[in-house]
Amino acid sequence: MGRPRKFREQDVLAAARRQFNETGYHGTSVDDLSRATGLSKGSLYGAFGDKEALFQRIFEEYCADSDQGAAARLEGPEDQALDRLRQWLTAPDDHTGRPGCLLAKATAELASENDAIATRSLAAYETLLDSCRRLVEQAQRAGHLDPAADAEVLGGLILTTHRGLEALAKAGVDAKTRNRIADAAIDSIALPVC
Amino acid sequence: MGRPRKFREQDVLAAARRQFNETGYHGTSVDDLSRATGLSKGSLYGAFGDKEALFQRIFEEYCADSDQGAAARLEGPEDQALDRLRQWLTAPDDHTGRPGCLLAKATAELASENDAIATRSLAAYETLLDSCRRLVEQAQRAGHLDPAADAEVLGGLILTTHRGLEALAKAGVDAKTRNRIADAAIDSIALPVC
DNA sequence: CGGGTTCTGGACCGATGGTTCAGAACGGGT
DNA sequence: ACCCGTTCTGAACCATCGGTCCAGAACCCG
Repeated sequence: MGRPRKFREQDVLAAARRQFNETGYHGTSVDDLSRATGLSKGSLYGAFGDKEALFQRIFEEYCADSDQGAAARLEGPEDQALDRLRQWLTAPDDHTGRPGCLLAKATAELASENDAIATRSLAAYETLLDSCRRLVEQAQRAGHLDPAADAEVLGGLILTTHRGLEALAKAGVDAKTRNRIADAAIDSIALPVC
Repeated sequence: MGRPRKFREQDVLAAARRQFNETGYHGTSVDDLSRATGLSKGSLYGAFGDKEALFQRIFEEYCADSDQGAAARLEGPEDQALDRLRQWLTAPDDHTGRPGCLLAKATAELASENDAIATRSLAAYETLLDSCRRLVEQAQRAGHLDPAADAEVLGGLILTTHRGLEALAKAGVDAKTRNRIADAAIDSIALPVC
């Protein structure tokens, strides 16, 4: 009954996510979203509510992807744990759930004015940090890490390194340089220097 | 001759910098700036041109502060080089030239839409990275660092750690936790584990 | 084929954005 | 004392913002 939708919600959300990720929340007008998604403003409002609700939904899915992505890396052979994490953190940015882009951007831009975003963002980071910590523990058990090292701190290092790389990417630093930094940084954790 | 200014340019720039740093570029209206600086909108335009010109000027000074701040840490006893860097990177945020806040924020928010900002931001990061590298070299000479370590990568680690901490601060992570992470991260660089 | 439902795109609204400008305020020079 | 140049101020301006609404086309089901 009734006229069926001409668009897939998933596609629209993906397009809107891309737009938000590129131009930020304040930098993206509803007209931009309309252009990016191919939907008229009326349809957007009918399907998702207002701009903030749309962003909240996208952000929530983004965080969920981050949570799940980190958890997924915990499964599998323990001695390859850090390799999996490394691959995830340095993968090309295809906007399919890798943490850092929208998460970092939204946090910086909106945390001071939107409590819901700030809370969710902090939770996502804690989950990510926790996964990093457990991955490092796995690596320790597999003998790939100095047992004396503080796992949480190392997890934080991976996380913050990744976030810095994200920012460097935005600043125009080329992928080769970023990968070299990432490789060396993570290797220095997985394989103690001395 | 002519009516004298009722404000000091320096004070206005500092207030505007604080405002931009807090609410971002798009998130800050000219009314906000007027309120924060105490100047009427007309005076702001008369003194600094439009909003973008004002931001560009503030950003340029911010980057210059960053450049100079990093360079300043290169002077002094070599065996305290990393201590000086650490103190600078972890100092409380008083908006007096410490890099990371406006630099990171502006890069994330504007790099994709403003070439001038992107270019200047990248240059500031390169300078900062270079200073970090030279600081690490100093520490190496003073015997405080594993000679086999890659200086640039370690500098990048410090930088990216700092930027991550900045983001964590915005996300609401308390200062004690951040300092603990920073201390351990930088100690792990300055003092090889084994 | 017709009735009920949903989608669609454009018109519309009040609010707010950045920007401009005419005139008042003021100090120094003559 | 008077003018001149500069600065300050606040109102006015117009484009655009986010948000709402509606008339009609599109579609499914009976």
